[in-house]
Amino acid sequence: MATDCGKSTQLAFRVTEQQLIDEKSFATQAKAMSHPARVRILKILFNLDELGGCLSSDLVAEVGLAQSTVSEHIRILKQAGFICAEPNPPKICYRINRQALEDYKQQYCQLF
Amino acid sequence: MATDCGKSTQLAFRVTEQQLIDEKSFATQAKAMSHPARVRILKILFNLDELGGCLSSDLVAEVGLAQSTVSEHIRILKQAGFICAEPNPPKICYRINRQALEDYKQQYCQLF
DNA sequence: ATAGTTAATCGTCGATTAACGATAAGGTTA
DNA sequence: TAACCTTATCGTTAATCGACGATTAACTAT
Repeated sequence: MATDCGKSTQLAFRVTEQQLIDEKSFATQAKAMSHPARVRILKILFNLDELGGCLSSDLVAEVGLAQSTVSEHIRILKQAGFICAEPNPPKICYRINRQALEDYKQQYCQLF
Repeated sequence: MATDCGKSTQLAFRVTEQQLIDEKSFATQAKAMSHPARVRILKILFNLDELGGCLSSDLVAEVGLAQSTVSEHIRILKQAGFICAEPNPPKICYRINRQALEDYKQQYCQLF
């Protein structure tokens, strides 16, 4: 059935400015996770969390894309806050940010 | 610290074919939610679930984009399984698919 | 100081996305 | 049948994305 379809009052559509901000924020986070290579990277770093993360070169070997491409994916994930970089010159150790993963879930649960 | 960084064994990177499929599937779902207008649409339909969904024209009015643009966003959400269309000629009633929303959360929890 | 290693940045390219107006398709109702 | 309403599709345009190789930058170690 869907007999009432279209009878929805304007009231049902009312939305606060904060709500729109939250939705946009969520969309941005979702976008960071919207590529298989990035999900792969997140998963690897998630698994390696206790082992202290890993290097970009390890990720490059694993995902099978060019170094520059992986670097770009890393940049996107970093910007979204899902991973962080610990300088360990001349290397850089990438690690998962479990809190950000948790926050994403919270955002989702709050929306739906 | 990050002293162990780089010492990760190959073992830690081992991944099954199914795992890759799941990650790709999750990325695809995330992509469907990676646009503010689409999140907005999902939220509206989520709120209207008990009221029996709403029409495309209602969504057009709400998100403030052209009818054809909203139609495309609807198509993407439909394809991802997050919403469904109930023909109610000549209108079409769009509704949220709560199960798909739940499944997405499960996918996420399974990954991280 | 020089050579080597690691990661970021640059420039380019093709593909995809997002947006729009215009048009077509499907189905009611007069 | 004809006019109408609702939604999908088409065609176009500008912008963004994803990938790559080449180069640069930062730092170590010889």
